[in-house]
Amino acid sequence: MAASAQADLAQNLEPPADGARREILNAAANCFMERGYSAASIDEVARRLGSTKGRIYHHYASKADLFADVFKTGMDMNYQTVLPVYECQSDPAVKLCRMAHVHTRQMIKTKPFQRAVWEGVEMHLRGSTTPEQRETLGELTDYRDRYSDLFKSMLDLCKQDGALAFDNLSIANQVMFVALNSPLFWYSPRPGEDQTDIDKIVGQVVTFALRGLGYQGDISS
Amino acid sequence: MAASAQADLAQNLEPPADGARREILNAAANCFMERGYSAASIDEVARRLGSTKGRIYHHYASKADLFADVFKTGMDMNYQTVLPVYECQSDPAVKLCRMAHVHTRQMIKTKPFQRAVWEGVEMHLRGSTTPEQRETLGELTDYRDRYSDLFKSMLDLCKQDGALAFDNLSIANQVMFVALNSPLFWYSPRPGEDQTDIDKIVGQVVTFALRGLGYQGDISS
DNA sequence: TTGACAACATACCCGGTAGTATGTTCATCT
DNA sequence: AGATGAACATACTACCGGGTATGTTGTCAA
Repeated sequence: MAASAQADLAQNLEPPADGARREILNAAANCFMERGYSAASIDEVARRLGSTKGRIYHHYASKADLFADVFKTGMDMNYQTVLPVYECQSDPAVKLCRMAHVHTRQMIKTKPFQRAVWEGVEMHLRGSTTPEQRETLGELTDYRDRYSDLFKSMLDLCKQDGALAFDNLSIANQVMFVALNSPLFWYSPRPGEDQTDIDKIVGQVVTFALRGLGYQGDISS
Repeated sequence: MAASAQADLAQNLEPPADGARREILNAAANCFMERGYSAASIDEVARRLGSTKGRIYHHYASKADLFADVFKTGMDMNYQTVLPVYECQSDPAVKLCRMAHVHTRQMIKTKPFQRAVWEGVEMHLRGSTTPEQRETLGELTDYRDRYSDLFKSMLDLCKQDGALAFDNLSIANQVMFVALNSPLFWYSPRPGEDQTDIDKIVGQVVTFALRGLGYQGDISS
């Protein structure tokens, strides 16, 4: 039920990005990743598309709106990947393990969007925006906080049944997320890299995170 | 010897910040933390000091130079804290544990400067600056990379004697650092907080990181 | 055929910010 | 006392980038 509520919020804004917007979104996500929100310019996004500002401002009211759509798109992809795992019933530790795997793989595969999510959360924490943008960012960070709660609730369950051992739940969740998200900061695709290589990286990251939480069992996909 | 080489590089630029610069540095570090490099303005730093641009541009040639000094100051503080632990001879695992503790505590205590270090590394990775700034940033990231190597070499030793268990050394080091640095992103000082509270947080973070690396022993200060 | 509208491109405005050029004050040295 | 320069403040310029106003082109419905 928590899950369906989140799924609702995921859809109740603009229509899902059609073909035209999707192309803009990709370009914007890459620009935001490469320069950061404030350093990235709309003209640069346009150049990447081989077009001009006009195209972007025809679809988005402002730079902040464009960024918000990148953010939301990134989170939508996360929910779509993790929710199925979250909803299937099995041992909490196994579920957490799988969630961590698909989440981390998602960080690598959709890195530009996830970087925007990261920066968006930071922007909201700093709180340096106009009131209206602040509200939009607030909704989006709520959206991301509830995503985080999916993991947090699993951590709690696992701690209760003794599969995990940590002190403070919130801190554990925070540190775990930073660890799982860490490829955002040091991973960049190698030339001849295939799915197997990525899965090995994901495996190491997830192993680190789950061990960090006090997990003793073995860590499979 | 690696250590002394690093200490050298730490001193061979401008004279260490005197009183006047130190005040500017603190203000700048806080501004960069709250807004990020490109969104922070020199005028804002000046307002925080209760003065004007003139003061800042009298001591620094450019915004990039000011940022570089914040970066370097942050790293200097790190070396000063961690090097003594690194140089004392004791069991690698114990040494790593202590290094992790003092490092993480440093992240919390000098957060504004460490955020600048973090953003500086990211700016260098993105590579979006002028050639000369790029060189300056390059030296600084080298400085920070050698700091990272202090830990990396310890990880390697610990793995050899079986105290730690992980697959890829570089990845392990990266994920460990992100975990240890994670307070930069979720910690903010509580009103009535004292040293003991901070140490508890540090303890949890370090425990997570060392367990993540496969450490089985107990983790003391 | 034509009117209307979507999907852009072009040209422009304007606020903010990095950087500069020029005062002004005060201390120190001779 | 007068000169000199450090340590700022003030006033200004130049430019970049977000946003807008207006043109242009193709498509589709009536």
